[in-house]
Amino acid sequence: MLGNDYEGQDCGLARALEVIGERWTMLILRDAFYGVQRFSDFAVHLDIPRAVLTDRLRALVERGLLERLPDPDHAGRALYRPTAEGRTLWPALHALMRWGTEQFGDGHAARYHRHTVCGTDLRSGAYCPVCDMVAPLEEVESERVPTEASRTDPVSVALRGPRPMLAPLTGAETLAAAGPA
Amino acid sequence: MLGNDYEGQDCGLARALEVIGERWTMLILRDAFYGVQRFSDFAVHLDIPRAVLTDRLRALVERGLLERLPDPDHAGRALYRPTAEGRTLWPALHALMRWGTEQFGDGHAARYHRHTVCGTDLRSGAYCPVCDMVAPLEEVESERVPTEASRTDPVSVALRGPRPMLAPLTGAETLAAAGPA
DNA sequence: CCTTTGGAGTTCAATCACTAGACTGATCAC
DNA sequence: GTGATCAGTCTAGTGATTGAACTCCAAAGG
Repeated sequence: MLGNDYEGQDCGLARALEVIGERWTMLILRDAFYGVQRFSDFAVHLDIPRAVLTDRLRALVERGLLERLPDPDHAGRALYRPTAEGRTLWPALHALMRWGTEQFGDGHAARYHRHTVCGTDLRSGAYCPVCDMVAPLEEVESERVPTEASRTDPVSVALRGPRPMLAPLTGAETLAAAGPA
Repeated sequence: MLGNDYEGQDCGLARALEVIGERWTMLILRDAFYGVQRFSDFAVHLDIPRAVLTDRLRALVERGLLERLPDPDHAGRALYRPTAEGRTLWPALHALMRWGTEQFGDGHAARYHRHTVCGTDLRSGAYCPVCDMVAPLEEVESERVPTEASRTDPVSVALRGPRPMLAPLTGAETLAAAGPA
C-alpha cells in the first residue's frame, strides 16, 4: 500500500511502516510466524500476485526480518524463515491481530494463542499475564476456531492447529490436506 | 499503500489492515492521539497531499475511529478527534511505534510515553508494569527527545512536550510556534 | 534420453492509487 | 471590500498492483 517512505517523519511509527507498512508485508510475516516457509505456500494462502510476493520476500530478506535458505529437499528452491530480528515484531503483530478480531469479531473466526509453558491465553501484545512476560514465538501455540466461512486451501487447513508457532509446514501436511478429496 | 481489502483472508490481522493499513492512516491516527485535531495541522505535520488527507479522514470517520465535529472557534471548519473505539487502537499503535524506534533507534529521536498516575515509562503495547494495566491515552503524557534533525514545523514543535496525549493543539500553540521568527 | 510436471520467478499491459499543484468557496481580519 | 487562510476538490502525471502469460530449472516417469 505504501510503497515506500515517510522521509519527513522522525517517529518510530514512520520507520516501522517503511519496513512493514506495504500492502501484504504484514500478512507475509504473520504466515512466516505460523510456519509457512515456501514461496508456493505463501502464494496459495494469501492469494497474492506472485510478482508482489517475490518483491516483498526480497525486501524482507534485505531488511533482515526473514532469512532465505536453500530447501534441503528441493535443490534450487528456497525457504523463508523469520530471523531473530524479525521475531521481535511478534508482540506488535499480535496486538494488531487482536484488535482486528475484537473489532470485527462477530461473524469472523477467532484464533487463539496460548503460552505453552503455562497454558494461558495471551493478552494483546503477546503478553502472558501468568508468567508476566511477553511470550516468545517459540513458546506459543495457536488454534483456529473454524467457521463455515473458513478457507479450504491446504495451507489454511494445515494451520488450523493446535500447532506450535514457527513449526515448519511440511510437504506432507500440505499434500495431505490437498490430498485425495 | 494498500488501498483496500484482503477479502480472502479470514484473520483478524487482515481485518485490521483493511481499516488502518492504507498509507498514512496510522500516522493520522497517531497524530490524533497526540492531540492534532485540525485538517491544516495534520497536513503541515505529515506532509501529506491534501486530497489523500481528505480521503483518509473521511474513511476514519466512516469507520468510527475518528469523529468529526464543528470547530467552535471557526464556523465552517471541522475538528477530528479519536472516538472511544479509535482509542482502542492505542496499544497496538504503541507497540508498532516502539518496534520502529528500537529497530532504528541509533540516529533517530526517541519519544517517551509515561503513565501519569505513577510516572512509569510504558512498555511495548502501552503496558504499565507498575500499575499492571494498559495505560489508557487519558493517563499518558509524551515527550520528544530533540535531535538536530527534528522537524521545525509548528505542530512538531508544539508536540515536543511533555504534554498529555489527546490534549488538543490550540491555535495559540501552533501560532506561537510558527510565530515571530 | 526425452518428456512432463510443478515450483519459482519474470515480464507485460491494464488498472488503480498516490502525488503535486492549481483551483474553488467560505470565513475572517482589517 | 480586499486579502489571507482554511478545507477541500480537480486534474494530469507518476508509480504501484494486478492477473495472465511466459521462462527457467529440477525431479519424476517412461
